[in-house]
Amino acid sequence: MLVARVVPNVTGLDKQFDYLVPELLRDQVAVGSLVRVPLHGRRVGGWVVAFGAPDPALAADKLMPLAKWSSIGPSAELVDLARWAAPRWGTDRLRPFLLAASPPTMVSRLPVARRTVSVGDAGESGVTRIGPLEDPLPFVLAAARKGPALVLHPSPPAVRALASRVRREGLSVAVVPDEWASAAGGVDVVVGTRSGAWAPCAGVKTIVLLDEHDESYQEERTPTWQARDVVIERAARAGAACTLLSPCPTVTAMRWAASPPRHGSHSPHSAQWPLIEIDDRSDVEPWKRTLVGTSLIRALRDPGKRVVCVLNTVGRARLLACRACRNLQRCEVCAAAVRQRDDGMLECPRCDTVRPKVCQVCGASAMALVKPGVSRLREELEAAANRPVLSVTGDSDVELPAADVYVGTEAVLHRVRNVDVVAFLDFDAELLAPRYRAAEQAMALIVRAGRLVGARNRGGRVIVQTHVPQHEVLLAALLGDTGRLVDGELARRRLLGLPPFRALAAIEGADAEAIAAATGLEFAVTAKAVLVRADDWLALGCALADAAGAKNARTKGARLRIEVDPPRV
DNA sequence: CGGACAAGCTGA
DNA sequence: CAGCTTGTCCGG
Repeated sequence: MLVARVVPNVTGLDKQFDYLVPELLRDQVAVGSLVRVPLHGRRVGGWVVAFGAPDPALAADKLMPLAKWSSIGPSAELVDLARWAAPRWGTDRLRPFLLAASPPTMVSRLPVARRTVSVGDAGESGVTRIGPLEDPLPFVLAAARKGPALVLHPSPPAVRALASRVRREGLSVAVVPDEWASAAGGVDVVVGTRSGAWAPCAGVKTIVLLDEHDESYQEERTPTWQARDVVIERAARAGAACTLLSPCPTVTAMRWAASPPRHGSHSPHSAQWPLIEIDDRSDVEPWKRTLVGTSLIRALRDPGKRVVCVLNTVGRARLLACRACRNLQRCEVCAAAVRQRDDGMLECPRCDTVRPKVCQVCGASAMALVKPGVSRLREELEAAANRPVLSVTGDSDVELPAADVYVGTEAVLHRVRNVDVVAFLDFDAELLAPRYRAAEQAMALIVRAGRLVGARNRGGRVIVQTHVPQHEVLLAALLGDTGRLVDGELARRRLLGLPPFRALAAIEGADAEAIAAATGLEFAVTAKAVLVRADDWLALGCALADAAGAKNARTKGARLRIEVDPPRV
């Protein structure tokens, strides 16, 4: 009597159930198979995750047979990887991982392998630092020549482009998830985005992660798994090599790599590094501070140049002072600095209290702008540029009207193309942000901007306005050597007990503090979340899964979000 | 999740 | 007390 343990594909149901495997289905049903099972009077889909004897505590006549075999599913190795990932990211649910590892449509049989390369020795695992403008194709091809390769890139269009370039080189390619079946059948190269970390890749010899630093490798929904960490574990289990490529590898990647990073073909001053111009604003009279510096004005007045200005502040003004008594305008309720809305009223960003534009100290109504937001800045830029300036918001999905000068939050960097100059108006907001990953995130922003403007010999340029021109991130960017950042960052993280040395999670929601306390781990309450810390990810994840899964741990309707390895704290 | 069943509310 | 809503429990 063969019994299959099944994880139902039902959200909110994190239990596994046993079913009899009917004689007729024995040959088809394997670990990973997608099946349909009767459950509580209905039929639901699910995954077979193990075979074995039935739970002895269970009456034998309760067992029902599997209703149907539906599709080939994730391999037993990937089911096992899901078992590793669940506690790693603080859950006991396998469903999110099995979903990522499953074909988008049912697959009843695999196509025959289309391999053109004979399998060689797996290369060495490690980090490769390449130039921001360097083509990663040679690295992909080199990996693929040693046997089947799984290659990930954060952006879907880049994945499609990479697939057709690799195909043009005569290699067989499967783009996942669409070509899941081909990938499982066997090809030279499987290409995908984040979820590709869970894609099949028959006989995988190398896993290549392009742009390792990119934050979209982390799932935003819980469990907040990270493709980098998944492929590192996956490669190790499969005996495959794992190569992380990036112009600015994360501290986590550098710590993982046993040996120092390999380098791409770039040299700091080659065409593969964009031109970075630091505009030191530290001697600008603070009271007259404008966000439009002289380098930027020059670029704006050059009529042929397409310019993108980046400022991470929304609204009209985010810091105002009374012209008469020079007091900073604060919220009368919570004392946070107020900002000005487009209709002129003053609004508190913390508690949403609104009041008219009148100084709460002296009653005057004339205000000086200490720090403008994007919409006020747009007017100032337009005056300086003497041509139309388009304000770009992050959430608009519509096609951008044509313009030569854009201003917006960093989301603007994802929405425009063919740019000559990117200017960060207040880069200190990134450099000095109270987030432990601020330095590497700031570096990644410069890299993204650099890719938009292209090589220095084509006139591309990144202007960085700052009051801390000696900041190590800026020096690294100037010299084209992001490796300078690593040692200091590692030391700092070790000292402060932050990842990758210790494990960190953020819990949000009404029950956050109660759950943090229930873990028995050390925790700290901040304005937005409760931070929980442990010595390693497994200890953290298990404690979180237990605490959140416990009976009456959460109040009925309250939402709860557990973010393991939060990117922005 | 979604069905089953129980407890609570309403109106005649 | 039928007829309905709302809440809690449980699934193999």
